[in-house]
Amino acid sequence: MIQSIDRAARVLSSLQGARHLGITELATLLALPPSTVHGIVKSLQSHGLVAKEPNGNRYMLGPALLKLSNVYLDTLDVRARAMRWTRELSRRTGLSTRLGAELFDEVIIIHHNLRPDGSEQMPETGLSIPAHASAMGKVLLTYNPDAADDVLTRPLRSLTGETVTDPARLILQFALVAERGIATEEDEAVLGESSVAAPVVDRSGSVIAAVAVVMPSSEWPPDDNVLNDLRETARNISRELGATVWPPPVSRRHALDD
Amino acid sequence: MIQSIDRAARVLSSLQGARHLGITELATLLALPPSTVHGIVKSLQSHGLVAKEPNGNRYMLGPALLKLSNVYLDTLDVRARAMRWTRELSRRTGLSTRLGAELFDEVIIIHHNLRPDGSEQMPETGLSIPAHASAMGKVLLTYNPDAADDVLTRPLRSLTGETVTDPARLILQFALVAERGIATEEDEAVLGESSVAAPVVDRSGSVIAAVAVVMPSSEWPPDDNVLNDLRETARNISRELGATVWPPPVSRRHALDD
DNA sequence: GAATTGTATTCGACAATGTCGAATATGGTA
DNA sequence: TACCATATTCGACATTGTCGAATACAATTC
Repeated sequence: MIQSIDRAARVLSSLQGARHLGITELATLLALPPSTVHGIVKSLQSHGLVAKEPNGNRYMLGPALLKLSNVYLDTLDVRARAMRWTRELSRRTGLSTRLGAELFDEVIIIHHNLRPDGSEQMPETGLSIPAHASAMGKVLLTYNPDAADDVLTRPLRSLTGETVTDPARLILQFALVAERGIATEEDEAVLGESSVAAPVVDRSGSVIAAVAVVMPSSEWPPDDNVLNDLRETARNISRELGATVWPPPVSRRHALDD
Repeated sequence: MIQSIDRAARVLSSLQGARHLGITELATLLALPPSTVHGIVKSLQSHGLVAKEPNGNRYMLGPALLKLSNVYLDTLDVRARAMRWTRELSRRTGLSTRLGAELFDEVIIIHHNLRPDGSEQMPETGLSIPAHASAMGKVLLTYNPDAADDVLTRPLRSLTGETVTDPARLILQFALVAERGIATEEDEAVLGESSVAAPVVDRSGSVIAAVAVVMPSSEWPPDDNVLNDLRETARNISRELGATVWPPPVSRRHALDD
């Protein structure tokens, strides 16, 4: 791990708060001398990864990130393949759908289809949700025991009263997911919102993403048509990626076995 | 400039091509030894800024970029303020509108309103366009002579037969922009698409963004209502940001004066 | 299935490079 | 105007990143 790159990445992370930060603030946050931070920030700035506030001397994330992120999305194979299927899924179920990928202990939404009823809705692409509080996250963790270990060793943050924060309970849920190929979440990330998710598998048989259907908790539980449509969608995307089996087998040992 | 951070940023840039790259390819591209590149890439990977292809050993941009970029957009003051005005501008003119910021020799679209006619359109947020081929770019360069110098010293790439690639002609256009507070572009970036742009000014009087109206070239030139609506929009956003004068005066000397 | 090639990856010595503290500049506030 | 807080510059030092060689790995060919 290269020290200065690691520090640079930490600077970017620190800049994710709503508030913009000055050199001194960053320095105390990272426990580094201001001159060191200054050098890092200027290097990032010269590539547009960080920008100085128009007036004032605070720093914020830079526009180059938007460009890179756009390329990221455009060249993501899963996403390109999944889009037409999730659109169809949204249409059939009348619900909003998401495609998500793992980002450490979170799931990041890499594609979002609005509910087709034309109501006012926020685009959710780019949002990230703690893995343990999301149906997609539960899917991804179930099929990636390494990631699961990582998440379960740290304390689990509660987002709503319903968030499952007990590792043991989560592990039980993983077992269910492995069995049914489907994960659920009821009000665990956002009150009034629940979701069901299924794994997306690639040629090599690894789970590389998850598809989800999101519904108002008032309509919970989803009826069997929705579950079947979701399953079909996940299977279709996976097939298009070259997967041969669906749902996939769970790779091996789980956190409990240690 | 910190060497390793500079190199890391270059790695990210190189990964912007549609094709994913292996360590060796990156190494030859950057003229560095493979082991060096490997260290950099692994450091970036450990922060999710770069990701290994699911199977295979090529690298691509990572999901952390999407998260950072999302924060970038959400915390951009201009964007938040401009959105409601550009939506209104789209509605009044029946055209698609853009908000753009400078990114070195390009303009990056930080907000996009679709044409309200409900036709099939691509969201453009995140796209970047060479500054010299875009109306927004001409606005930004006109009011940032430093950036203009930078762009004009390098050869200008032609995107369509109509792209202005002669620095002298561009400088003439900048003078016109400075006079009228409005820049135009006819088929210069995309054939069949033309646009008009105006500057967005902040409290300190600097031009920090540009608003544009995009129309099919068949409807060119825009009538006076469109121009007035655009000007009003730019003025309103600027006012909301604390600007006192609009259009702003051009700061000082221009490339020609050297 | 064995061999070969083109990869990625690990390792350790060297010195180039980033780091840090002190000195200086800047800008805002009393 | 003087003061304070913050950003920024500078240079000596030793930590740290760099590089080439050695190794491991994987795919492809015969």
